[in-house]
Amino acid sequence: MFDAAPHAASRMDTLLSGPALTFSAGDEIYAEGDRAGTLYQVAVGVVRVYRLLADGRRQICAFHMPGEIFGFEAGTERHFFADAVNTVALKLLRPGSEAELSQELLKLALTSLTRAHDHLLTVGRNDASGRVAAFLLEIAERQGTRDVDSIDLPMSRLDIADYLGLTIETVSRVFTRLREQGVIRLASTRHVDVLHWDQLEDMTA
Amino acid sequence: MFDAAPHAASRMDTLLSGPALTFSAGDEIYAEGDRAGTLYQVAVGVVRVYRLLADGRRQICAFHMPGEIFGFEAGTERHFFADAVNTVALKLLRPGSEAELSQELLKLALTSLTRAHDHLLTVGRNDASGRVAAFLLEIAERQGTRDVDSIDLPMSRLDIADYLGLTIETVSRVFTRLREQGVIRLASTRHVDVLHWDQLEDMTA
DNA sequence: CGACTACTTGAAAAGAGTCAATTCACGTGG
DNA sequence: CCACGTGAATTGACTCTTTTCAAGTAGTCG
Repeated sequence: MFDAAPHAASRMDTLLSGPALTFSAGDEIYAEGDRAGTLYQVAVGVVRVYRLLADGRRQICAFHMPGEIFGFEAGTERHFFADAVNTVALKLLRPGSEAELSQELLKLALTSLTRAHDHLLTVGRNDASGRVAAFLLEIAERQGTRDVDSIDLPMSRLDIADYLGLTIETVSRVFTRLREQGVIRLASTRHVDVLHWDQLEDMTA
Repeated sequence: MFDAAPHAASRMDTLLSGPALTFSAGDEIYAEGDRAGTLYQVAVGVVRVYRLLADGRRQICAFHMPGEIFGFEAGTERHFFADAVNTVALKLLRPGSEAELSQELLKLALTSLTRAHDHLLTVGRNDASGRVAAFLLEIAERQGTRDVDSIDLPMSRLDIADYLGLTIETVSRVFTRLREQGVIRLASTRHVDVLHWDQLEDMTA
């Protein structure tokens, strides 16, 4: 159950794992300004990490799925908000002796860095269709359900929009268009069947 | 000369610094697929790190200025290209004993991660004007020239466009508009005088 | 069944991209 | 020192995409 998805974070066997915490959908895990330091590993559910802008807009930096570790900060203070997309269980990871673990942590931080760069590419060099396509491929890969051709989306259209730098309406329209083109089927709003993976790939940068 | 800009990377006094390498504008520093592992510190000039897409488009992930360290990779292989924007001198940093340094490296990696997230915010939640404004503020801050009100841009309009996820024409038009609005003055194409920092800030997310 | 929220759809407006034509800046050679 | 050529940058006209604003529909939970 804890096994990481294909390119998810490594296992962190050297970290002492603390107690498990549970959250309901929408619960705050941490907020901007909080004292940083703690790392979390997702046991169940999905976490979103985001920034809030003065005018209320939101940029979701990452979704974290089971097995993945999040909570890195450059300084002593949080610069992001994190909350539960759905019902979430987390394991607390508290670094024991700094030195011996930093090597493990470095690997994890670099994984996060790679993700961030991939995300930047998605947002910077794709039109709306390309971004949604990239998003579906990313989620599918991380759910390890590429073989099953069915993806479930734990997050709302608004979450997807805020992740991709689009509006909710545009995301909705792209889903509709993909359905009309026969690329996907929408079993329900939160459940996508992919009929043509290759066409999704062709849409991404 | 080596002193880092305000929020630039830390000094890395514990890393062994190797010989200095020099590059002319446009020279490749490393390419996608190269063996990773080496880190570099910029002594002179500016480096761009980017990805190339199948159709030839380019997403610049970062510009690195004097004092900054770059070259982190999650795996053993490079996923990016790096080349010299102008005349560049680099110091090679070769980690000696893995364990004792990873703590230093972790800090640097987290700095890169923060930068990547800032960049994502810029690209994901700003219109063209906002992106260019954010870009100018970022460069000014990293050049430490905020007090002088003058910025020089070592990179071309195309570089800026590829960094911000825009076209060269749009970048050019934004510069023109900022000039017409009296926010900046263009001493030359590569030299910007900022007349109203506050107005630049108001344009960013 | 009703109320609330999430999602979808439509029409109009704004923004950015594309294509094409100048203009500008700079280095080279006459 | 000037003329020319080259690549970079700007500008213009037009198209296409996305956003915005406004309804409308579908689910869901009481």
